[in-house]
Parts: sequence; C-alpha cells; structure tokens
Amino acid sequence: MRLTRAGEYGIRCVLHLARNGRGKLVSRMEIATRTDIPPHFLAKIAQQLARAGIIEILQGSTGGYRLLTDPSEITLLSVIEAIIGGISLNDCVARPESCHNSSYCAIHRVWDKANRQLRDSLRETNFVVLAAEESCCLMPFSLAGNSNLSIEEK
Amino acid sequence: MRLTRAGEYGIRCVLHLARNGRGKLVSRMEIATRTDIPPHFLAKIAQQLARAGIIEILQGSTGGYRLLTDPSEITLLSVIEAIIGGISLNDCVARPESCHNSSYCAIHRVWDKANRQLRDSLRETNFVVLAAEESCCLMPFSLAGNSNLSIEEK
DNA sequence: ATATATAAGACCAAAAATATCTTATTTATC
DNA sequence: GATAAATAAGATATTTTTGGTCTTATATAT
Repeated sequence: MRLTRAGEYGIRCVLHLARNGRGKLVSRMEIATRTDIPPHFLAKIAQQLARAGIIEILQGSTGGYRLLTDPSEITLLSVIEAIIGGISLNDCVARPESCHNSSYCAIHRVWDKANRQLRDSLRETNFVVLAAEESCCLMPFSLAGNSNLSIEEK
Repeated sequence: MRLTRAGEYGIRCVLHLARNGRGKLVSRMEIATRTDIPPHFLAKIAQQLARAGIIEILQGSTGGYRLLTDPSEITLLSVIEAIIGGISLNDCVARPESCHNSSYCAIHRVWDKANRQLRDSLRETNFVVLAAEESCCLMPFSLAGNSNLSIEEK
C-alpha cells in the first residue's frame, strides 16, 4: 500500500467539499482549480468516490459534486479505499490463497497486524476533524473563497 | 510504502541465512535456488543488504553470503528498509519540506502516526522468531537440506 | 593459469501510475 | 427545440517504477 497521487487527490477533493458542508454543490472545475488537481483526472477520481457512495455527481450545465453524507461519517479510510482499492501492505495479506498456508506463516502475521493498525488509524480520522484543522496539502479555507467562478476548461 | 518483490526477496534471503545460523557461509546460487529468487536479482539485493551491514559478501570460488550479526538482532524493519529505503506511507512523511507547513497539517499527523506504528511492528519482529516458525513464503527448513550443491549458473 | 564464484552497472521489458484527449450525454436557459 | 455549459466514459499517451537480464570485471582456491 502506498498513498498514490490519486489517493491524495481524492482526499483533497473530499476535504474541499467537507469545508463547504454536506449538501453544497461545487463544480468540478472549481474543485480542480482550488485544490490543484488536473480536471480530467479529478473526473475519474470523482467517479470512484461516487461509486463508493461518498459523493454525488450532478450533470448538466449547473452540475458538480457534493457530499452525500455528513463529513463526520466520512473517514480517511473510506476515501482512500474508494480510490486505491483495499489497503494491503503485501500480496500475502490481500490474497491469503496466494500462499500455501498463510495461517501458519510468521511473516504473514506481522504484515497482517501492521495492516490492521494502519486501517484502524485511517478509520479513526473523519473529515470534520480534517476540515476544521489546517492542512498543508490545501489552501486554508479562508483563502479559498467561494464565488461563482467562470472557469474555462481550456 | 508497499512490500515490493525485491523486499520480499530480501526477507527470504535473510531468513534462509538465519536458518543456517550466524556465521554460516551460503553460496548465492544455493540461496537463489532454495528460495526461488532470480540469481542476478539476488546479487543486487545482496549488495543492498551488505551495504546495510546485515550480511557479508565473500567473493571467489568458494564465495557466498553470510550474516554479519546474530539473527536475533536483525529485524524485519532493517531488512526491508535496506532494500526499499525508508518506509514512508506518503511523500508528506518522507519529505516534510515538500509541504508548506507539515507540522500544522492534520492529514500529515495521521499518516505520520500510521507510519510510526508500521515501523514499530516491523521492528518488533526479529529473524530468530521468523526462522523458528513456519513461513509460507519459503520451504520449511527441514526440506531445504544443506549439502554441497554444484549448481551451474549456465 | 584455470575454474568458479561474486561485483557492478548497463540494459531491457513489463507493469503501474499519471495525465490527457475525444466523443457522448445531461441539464438549464433562451 | 436549439444552444451553451457542465460532467461521463473510456481510449490513449506519457512517465515512472519495478522486475529481471546481460556483460565485463574482479576475487579466490586449486
């Protein structure tokens, strides 16, 4: 497991939406601009977030994205796993059947424990906490503005 | 961070050596054959292990590898970090300067904590424990034999 | 000197990650 | 209904990482 760029973008996107509150609709282009995500890449990531039931995508000329659930119910774990799939530190953990007898394997147990701890840490963190605090990966909310942007897609 | 194939091979190599005891010299080809590692790839990995002070490489016609320290002092963490470099779950953790102000960043702290937990788990596990137990990633020691092999590199 | 081992680094191939492009669809508005 | 402005979906391209191989050099025992 590794936090890929896509995973990082997913976090930024949800964090931006969380700072706007649960129901607020934000256009893809605004999110992309504010959080410095390539717009087309964001589209792909948003689809994964939507499939996971985290955001809702609205089409049409006034479309955009918005959170489906309250930021307090959205954890770092759910966002990350929506983007990069299940977290597993090695194959052995993800696919026990790839080993002959993983239940007896000492190495397997170590990775399995580490994997559980990692998931627990990520699950403990929700987006109310993150939205409230400052994050170096994003502009502070106060600077982000809101405004009706008219951003051209090229 | 992710356990790459190279990291997996590094563990297998050290585990095989650990099962032979600290001072025992084992040829590269024997290790490669026993643990199913491509011989040339093993050479590369061994060099990293040697640079980290975990094994010693002996050249010449009776050369091979052997553990420099007691298996009880060798941890999963040291082997893995010898191969894949420092463990970091995201860039933010590896290079704090890559963020504007990572010390204030809520997301940073979550990853940092998870990272510490992971390293702790890996550091707790040494190769005496691993060598004693069965591991699905390797043939059981009893089947591995010892013998003077004359294995052709082709 | 020779045979047999590893050293070291160049090199290549495959996979994954990142990013973009193109065509289609949806929706509000006129 | 036509148009403009947004996203959908998937194909494609680029870059990076990983995995593996090959070649030439060096070391050591006999």
